[in-house]
Amino acid sequence: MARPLGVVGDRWTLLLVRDLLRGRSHFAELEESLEGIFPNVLSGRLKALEDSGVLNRLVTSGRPPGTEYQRTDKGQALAAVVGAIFDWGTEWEPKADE
Amino acid sequence: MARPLGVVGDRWTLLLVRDLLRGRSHFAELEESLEGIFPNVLSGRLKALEDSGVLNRLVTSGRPPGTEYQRTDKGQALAAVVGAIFDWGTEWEPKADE
DNA sequence: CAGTATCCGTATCGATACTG
DNA sequence: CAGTATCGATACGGATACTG
Repeated sequence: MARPLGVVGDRWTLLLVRDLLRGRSHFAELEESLEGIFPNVLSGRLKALEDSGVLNRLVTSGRPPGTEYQRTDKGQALAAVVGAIFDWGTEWEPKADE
Repeated sequence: MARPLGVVGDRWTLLLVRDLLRGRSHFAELEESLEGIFPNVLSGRLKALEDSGVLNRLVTSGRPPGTEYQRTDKGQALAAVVGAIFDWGTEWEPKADE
């Protein structure tokens, strides 16, 4: 309770948004990109972001078939903020870059 | 482990930095401002922020005596980022404003 | 490929009491 | 006023197994 910013602040979420920004759109891509995340956790994060309107999940029936996650306008705005956070991190937190 | 951005992301921390930004500098002020936080938790957050160089703690021997927390340059930079987060929140998260 | 189900361990928070 | 000490509760993440 009293979670200041809803979904933002959960572990992995910021990294996730940032990876989405970088063009990763498939479950497996994200899973690989976020080293150490487990599928159940990733699934939960994606769902939470979807529920809060940050991204859309769309199932493609193309070739190859699959699932894609794409940012909404809200997600786009968030990505900008996330960028600022990471910039701060890399500038001021020598160790905790990535 | 693998906590993306160190101290940023812990509960209360963002609100705390923002309140510091707004001029709150005393323990009791912050405790009152962050409704629902408990002194032990606040103490821990302040210590973590101090350790990571976001703020300085200085004990004043003036009249009245007391303790003050003031942001460092790093904290100043963080405050700007935090501002962006909250702006995003108020713009895109109707419910979860403050 | 893209997830869901389940269980467990612990980090973190909440709450109260107490102190220099 | 500005904290520290302590302890219990639980939410969350980690890990593994399994499925449409």
